[in-house]
Amino acid sequence: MKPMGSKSRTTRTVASSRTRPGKTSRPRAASKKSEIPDDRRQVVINEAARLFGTKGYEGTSMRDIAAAVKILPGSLYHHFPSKEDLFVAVYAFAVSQSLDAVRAAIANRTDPWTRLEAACIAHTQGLLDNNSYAAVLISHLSVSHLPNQVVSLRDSYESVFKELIAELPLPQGIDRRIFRLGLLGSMSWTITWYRPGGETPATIVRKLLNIMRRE
Amino acid sequence: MKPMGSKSRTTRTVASSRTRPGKTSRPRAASKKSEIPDDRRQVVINEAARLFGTKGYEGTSMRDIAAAVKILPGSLYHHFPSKEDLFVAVYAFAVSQSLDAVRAAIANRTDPWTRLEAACIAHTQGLLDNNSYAAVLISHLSVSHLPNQVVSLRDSYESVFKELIAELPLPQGIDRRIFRLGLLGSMSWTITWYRPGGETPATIVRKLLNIMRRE
DNA sequence: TTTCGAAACAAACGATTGTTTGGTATTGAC
DNA sequence: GTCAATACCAAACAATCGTTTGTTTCGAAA
Repeated sequence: MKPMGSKSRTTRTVASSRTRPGKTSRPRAASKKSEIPDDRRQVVINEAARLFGTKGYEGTSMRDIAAAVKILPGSLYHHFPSKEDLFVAVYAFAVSQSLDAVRAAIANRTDPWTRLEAACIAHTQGLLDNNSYAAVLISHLSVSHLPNQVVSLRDSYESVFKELIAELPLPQGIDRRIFRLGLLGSMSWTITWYRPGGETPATIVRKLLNIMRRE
Repeated sequence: MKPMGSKSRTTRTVASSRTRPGKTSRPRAASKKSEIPDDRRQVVINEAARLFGTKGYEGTSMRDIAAAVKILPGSLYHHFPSKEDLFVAVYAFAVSQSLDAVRAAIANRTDPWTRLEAACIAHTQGLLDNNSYAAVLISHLSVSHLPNQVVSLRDSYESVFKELIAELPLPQGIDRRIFRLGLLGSMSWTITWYRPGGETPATIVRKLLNIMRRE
């Protein structure tokens, strides 16, 4: 119903923990794995990312998220002033994580096609990995009702691919913008047909790039 | 919330106008344009298609659809037993319309690449045309919670592209399945970045195919 | 030991969701 | 003129939505 792009911004009552001074208050030992799911706020973002990515924004209720974090629905508003703000936080986190993964993948590589392939594999693996943050990056099909904040975050992420494609030795007559958008679309769309048993994300990406590659 | 794939199917009370004997009852002159928006049921499908395609399934309420058709919400249940059934009807209509458009586009053409280009242009024009049925075809990103009926409809539509791509003289080492899925993904994704002022759908598709074309 | 603030619970708010029920015009067929 | 069917209105249903309010818990700083 509510398109989320609406510039509502009513008083925003409690404002909540917008200032994060460092590591004060309840330290919360890192849970099971090696990573740092410190901080309850980050736990909320992780679970919300999984749910938004799986069921979409409208299809995910605040109660779903609260249940996943094992707190009551109202308690979410201690961390985020609204569902839309929570989504923006989730999206920003997903962008930063994906950026890190892509940048790590292309480091130490020099060949333009190799760099692009590494970046695409990292990108697609993030998209197709379940319990991953990255699926929210493509959870909205219609940009029109998206917060501006999210649109610029997406643009900053895609600019990495813009640079990688600019380095490619492509023949004349190839539109690099369409090349980028087509490639990103192909990868995003894998989420609709990918099945864990079959081809790996890396194999899929290599075959896709093999189709678009020119020498 | 409700993933729509749930096999609920409770008694389905009134069953409603499932039998359509032909053209009995209230003839309803074709409204303004030349086409045939005869039949109130079809008007509901048209408006629902536009709304589902624009705001998604979860983002569109039965009240939205009813308001667009200018009837009360409850009256929709005279035509369709549930929101999900309405969506299936909309999807089926979109598939049949798109199939017609694509088949008409490739008729009279023999060159494999020309046939594929014509089909892709027709497909993408349907997707990007506002007030069009076709956007619902890609309104769901997660196949997992989709009615089986819809999945098989989609498969039947995509099989046309399967045949067109099978005719292409592609070099060895090109995976035709990935070729198809990548191409369809590129085209579907245009809906996220297409802007009416810029390049036409036909231009976009030609540039896309120029990238993937081999001789 | 007291104080304080972050984090949560408990319970509800009004609005909106898909849907149901029962009544009412209008129509073409008999 | 009667009849049945179609298409709709009017009004409500329980469930769920995002959100608010007031209170409680509890660790850390003072």
